[in-house]
Amino acid sequence: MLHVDLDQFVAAVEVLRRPELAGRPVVVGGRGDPTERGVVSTASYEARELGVHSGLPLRVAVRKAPDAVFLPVDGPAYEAVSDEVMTTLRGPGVLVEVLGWDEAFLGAATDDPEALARAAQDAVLAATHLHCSVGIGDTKVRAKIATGFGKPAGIFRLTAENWFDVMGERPTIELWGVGTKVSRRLAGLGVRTVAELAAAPTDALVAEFGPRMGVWYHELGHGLGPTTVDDRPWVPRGHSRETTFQQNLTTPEQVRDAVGELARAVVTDTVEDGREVLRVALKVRYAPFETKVVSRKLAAPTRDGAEVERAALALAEGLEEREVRLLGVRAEMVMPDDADPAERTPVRGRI
DNA sequence: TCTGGGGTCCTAGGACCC
DNA sequence: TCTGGGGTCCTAGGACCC
Repeated sequence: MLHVDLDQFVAAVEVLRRPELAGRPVVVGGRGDPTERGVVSTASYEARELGVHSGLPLRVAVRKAPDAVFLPVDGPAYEAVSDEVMTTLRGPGVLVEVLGWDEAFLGAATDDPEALARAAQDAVLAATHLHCSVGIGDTKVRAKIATGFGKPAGIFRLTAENWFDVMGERPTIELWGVGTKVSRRLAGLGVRTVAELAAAPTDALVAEFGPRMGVWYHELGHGLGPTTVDDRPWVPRGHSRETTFQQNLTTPEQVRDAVGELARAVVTDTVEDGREVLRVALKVRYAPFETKVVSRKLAAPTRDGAEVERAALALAEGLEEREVRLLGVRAEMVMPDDADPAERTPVRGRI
């Protein structure tokens, strides 16, 4: 099992189409204007050396890197390059499970995974001029974490054999799926390192995190998890659009107009998928930064955009009369029968 | 310093039914 | 009069990832 991750993907794509930017600090985020509300999507390695990283507010980034080139996020461009990369990775005997623009799992039967990894790197470089790092593992978790040790442009192998040597003394937050909150709650249980997590009794984890997450964290401590690559096309659960306004909205009319526009944009996506909408959610971030989500199931699934828009506007009627920093609309879709993995396996003797 | 946008999945509580 | 236990559906909230 291989995990392939393009190096500084978004920034690398921008440099590809503007070669004069090579070697300069490049920061991609928002609309490319560091005086606006927005955060960094990707920083080039040169910008990272100045302390700029993804998630950093653009206004802070420009202070750290005043001479950096700031560029707007151009999703369609990255998607096109990403498609090329994924097509390149797919080959005879190699399954590809796409994880995002710049990541994929590869599944293959081979005696020499390093050779396969090198072949993948060479093929991607030849086709797109992009560098990638590759993790090799016996589970998805291990392959994914291995990639980090391969960066940039390298290869690393992480399996049951070296898992505890490499990861045992590292903090739990370095695990894929453990963030700040969970690592802090784990610390509250006296669990700080991966080895400690692996040694923690499952019932304590289940008591703290619930039946699924508790068991999963325990397995994560051992580097265990799914071991199969699913190359079937992803079936989206929903689509959403959200906007942080450069100036807070102050009137109900402004809110209604914005919600209508977001709802219509979301429907473009669900219609393009040819799917029915079953639930509509409205997200609001009141000033200064308090976020709420309300949602309503529709009386019946619909493909009618006007109905989705009406549902979103009805949810907006319930908002508080406060200044609004962000609005978002999300449509959740009816899943096709064959999309649910449980439906594919006749667990209960389905005919 | 002031906090994006697009996603997924899990948990928990209340309502309701048997 | 007081009180089971199980199951499902709906909604809100939280955490994480890229």
